Amino acid sequence: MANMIDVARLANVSTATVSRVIQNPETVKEKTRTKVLKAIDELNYQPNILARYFRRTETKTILVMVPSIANNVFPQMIEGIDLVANQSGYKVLLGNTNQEPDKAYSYIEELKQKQVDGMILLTTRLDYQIISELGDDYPVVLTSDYIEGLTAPTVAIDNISSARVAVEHLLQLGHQRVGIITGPLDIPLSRDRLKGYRQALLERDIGVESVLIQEGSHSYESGYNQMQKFLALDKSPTAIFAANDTMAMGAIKAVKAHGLRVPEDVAVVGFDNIQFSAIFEPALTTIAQPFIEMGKRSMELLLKQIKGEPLEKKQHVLDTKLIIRESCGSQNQD
Amino acid sequence: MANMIDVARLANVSTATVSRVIQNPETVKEKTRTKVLKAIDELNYQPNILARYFRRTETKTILVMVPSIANNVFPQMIEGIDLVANQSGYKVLLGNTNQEPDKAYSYIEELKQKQVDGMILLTTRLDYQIISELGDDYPVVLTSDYIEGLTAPTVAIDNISSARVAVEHLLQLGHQRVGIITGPLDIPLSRDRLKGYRQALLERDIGVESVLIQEGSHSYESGYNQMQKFLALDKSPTAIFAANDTMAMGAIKAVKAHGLRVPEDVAVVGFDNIQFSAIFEPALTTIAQPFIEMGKRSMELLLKQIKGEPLEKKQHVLDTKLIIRESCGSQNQD
DNA sequence: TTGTAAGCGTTATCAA
DNA sequence: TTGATAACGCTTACAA
Repeated sequence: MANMIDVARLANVSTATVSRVIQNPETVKEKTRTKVLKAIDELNYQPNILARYFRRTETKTILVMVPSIANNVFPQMIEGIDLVANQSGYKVLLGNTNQEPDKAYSYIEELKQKQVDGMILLTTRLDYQIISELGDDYPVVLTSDYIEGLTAPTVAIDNISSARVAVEHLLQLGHQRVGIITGPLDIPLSRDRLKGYRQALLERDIGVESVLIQEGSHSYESGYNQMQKFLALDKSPTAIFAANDTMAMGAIKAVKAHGLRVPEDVAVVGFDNIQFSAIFEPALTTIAQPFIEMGKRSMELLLKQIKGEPLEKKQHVLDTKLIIRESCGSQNQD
Repeated sequence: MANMIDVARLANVSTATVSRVIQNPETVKEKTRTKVLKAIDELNYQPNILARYFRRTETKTILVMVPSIANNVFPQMIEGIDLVANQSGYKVLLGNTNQEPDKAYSYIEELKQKQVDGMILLTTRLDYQIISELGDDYPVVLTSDYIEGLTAPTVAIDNISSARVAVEHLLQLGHQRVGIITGPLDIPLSRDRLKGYRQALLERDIGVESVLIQEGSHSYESGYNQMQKFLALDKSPTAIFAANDTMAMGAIKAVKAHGLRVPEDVAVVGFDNIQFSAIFEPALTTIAQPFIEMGKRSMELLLKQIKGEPLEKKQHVLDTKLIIRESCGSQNQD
């Protein structure tokens, strides 16, 4: 494989000029430029990217840290990230943690060692202190968790108000006894959705009963199991807010298994609007997250950091939308 | 950041020795080794990976080319790939093509320029000639498409016999009029599944009627639409083989929309066993693909190529399994 | 067992 | 506008 020296020799110029033709063609005289380009063409020369990366200490690569790739929501965000990354000449490295903190730390090392130019964290159980410090020294964006007081840039939805909207929808339909199946309460996102639930009830002077709050794990099975607990209650809830669609589906299955109907006997509202929620029967009424947009925005923010541009805004909150389908019934809301 | 020279100076050795301590600790005397390690520790030294990659012309990175990341099956394969890659110290770069051939070619360039050590193609519409030639010069694995006569290593399932098993299942249940909704027929995988369908019918001396063959696009909507065509037939089929689960769900939806029941009026068997197929109602009877295993095997094959080890076998065919659930009814098969 | 020193191919500074 | 040349930090013959 020909290198820059070969090209320089053939074109009768210095390597500096060849380099210029490649990087800043406008800084070299037309005549020499064509001469060099001809030599490049003739030798079928391609710059050694590894040498360039080494010399420039940049890799044009960013890392996306994700708890699990085989999950409905992350691939969509990654799609958005990938879109913007590609447009800007960046490559996307996959950082699957499988929930193992050690893995997360090893990816952080890659960032510190400049193996990647920046990092996007799609949700995390890392210590916020660590993320904040990391964000002080390196380009980092935290997506999907909004964390009070975090100095690193974040892209998220307003989980509290989105959850409130979901529960208000149930209340508006006349439900008085509304249960919630939360996500794992050690992540802030789950606590926020629970907060929104509380707010919606309190706004209507409905007491919050602890028997109506069950913690799930975001899995289908946990939705099923927690719903069974609700159904075993003397006064079981007539409506359920499940903190994600997968649990909502599990809950609905449990309702059906109990010989009841959704939405007639129990209304269920979900969260996420995963692709399957429209196919499921009854089609899920749910809160739609703009996954692709979140991915795009995150990458845009990261790029600004990499380029050293100032961020006018650090915390980005994107809009969610209540999608009314079948699982809560309806009364022609607009 | 301290570099190797700093360490060498502090430990009073040459950089060569420092390098040895890092690469082949056993080749340096215990006493010097500890001396060097102490200096490394003291300076908090970390090797410059970029310099190493450049020097060694390897990146410890492989690229996974995928038509779309936001799809049910690819993330699972990627998970398998990632698993093995990580164990071996390799990183996984995402190569989303979005079906654009130009993108595919740009990823191929990355491979040729040694920006990655190898590449796994998860399905492809590239010319087989190109893949074969690529495979001659670089570490490449083609996953999920089995292509007759291809010289590059492949990991796939036997689409023909798997499809045959699916259709045989329907025939065994007594169906005589079986329709198929195929995938896009410009990809070999779809043609193979159609072949399997044909074989199953012919084996039982059932004629293949062209009205019973409809081409879908692997999407839910196409499943729905093609099923509607079947239902409009004078003699509509009593059983359907859908070439993937998503289309099977669309088909079932169409059957229901037509006022008929699944499996009582129309039986439907799918293909893939995506996560959602167990949740869907009726739960899908389908052919399970070992996605994670395919990913793992692909990465193992790629690693062998990268290390220059000979491949005892080039074409790997993994087992599929008929999963009997509800969408075809059943009679207690074992 | 360790040291010397020559690369690897590019970029960037400085001078012409 | 171009050229000479010194880095960048590591690996690896080869020599000692």
